[in-house]
Amino acid sequence: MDKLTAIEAFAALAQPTRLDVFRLLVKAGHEGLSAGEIAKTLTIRQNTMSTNLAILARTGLVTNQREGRSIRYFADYQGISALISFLMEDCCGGNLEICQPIIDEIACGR
Amino acid sequence: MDKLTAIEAFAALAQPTRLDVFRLLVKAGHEGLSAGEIAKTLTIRQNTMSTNLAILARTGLVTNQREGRSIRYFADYQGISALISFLMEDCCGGNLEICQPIIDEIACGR
DNA sequence: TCCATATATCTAGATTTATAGATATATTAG
DNA sequence: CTAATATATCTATAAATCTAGATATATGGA
Repeated sequence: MDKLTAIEAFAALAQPTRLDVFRLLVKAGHEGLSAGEIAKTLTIRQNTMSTNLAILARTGLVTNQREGRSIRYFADYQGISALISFLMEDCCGGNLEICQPIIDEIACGR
Repeated sequence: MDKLTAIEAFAALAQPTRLDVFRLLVKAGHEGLSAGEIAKTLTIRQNTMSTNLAILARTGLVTNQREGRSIRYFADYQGISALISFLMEDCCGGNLEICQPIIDEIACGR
């Protein structure tokens, strides 16, 4: 991951609607949600949502796939993984105990 | 973590200087770095860096501590952990295999 | 082909953010 | 107290971003 990509991804997440969308898609998992379902769920106008979905997709945080008239969106787990990995690069450097709490946090309580 | 805090944290990271600072502090670990050392390392003017450090501190991504005339800054591992945790909330929900790759990524190759 | 549905793009005004010059505050030394 | 060092705050201009109205494109059905 390069720095510019990371900045665009963080900027994408730094906006209420897009943050909601991403978290919604994380919860939706492999099923994903159509653009229309997302807009309806979050009560955002169609064109505004479309713009925001495009921004998320451009950064690699979500993917999409056409299904007939609809377009289904999915959280891109690989994308978010690469972003977090970039951010925390060399966190451990011999000190695993520093980032262990972070790992635990993400490990869904397990 | 509430949504507004998360948005401010992502916005803080969505800027070249601040992203550099945070990654630098992650690498610096518990030793941290003084504001001056950070500005010098990244070749950013003093007042601009001060503004950006304040933004990072306000969001809970970094902490600081005065040491004589200097102020030493540290990455706040608990803060970033809470942010990532908020972002990935309910990712697992019965499907650990979805977020396992993310956990692995952050686990510093171990 | 014609229409309805689903999503995307173009556009402009309003708001937010970034940078750096000037200056202020805090700490230490003499 | 005065000077030097380290960092923070105030400020204004420039640049980027957000939203939503209008409109365009894509797909499926009759």
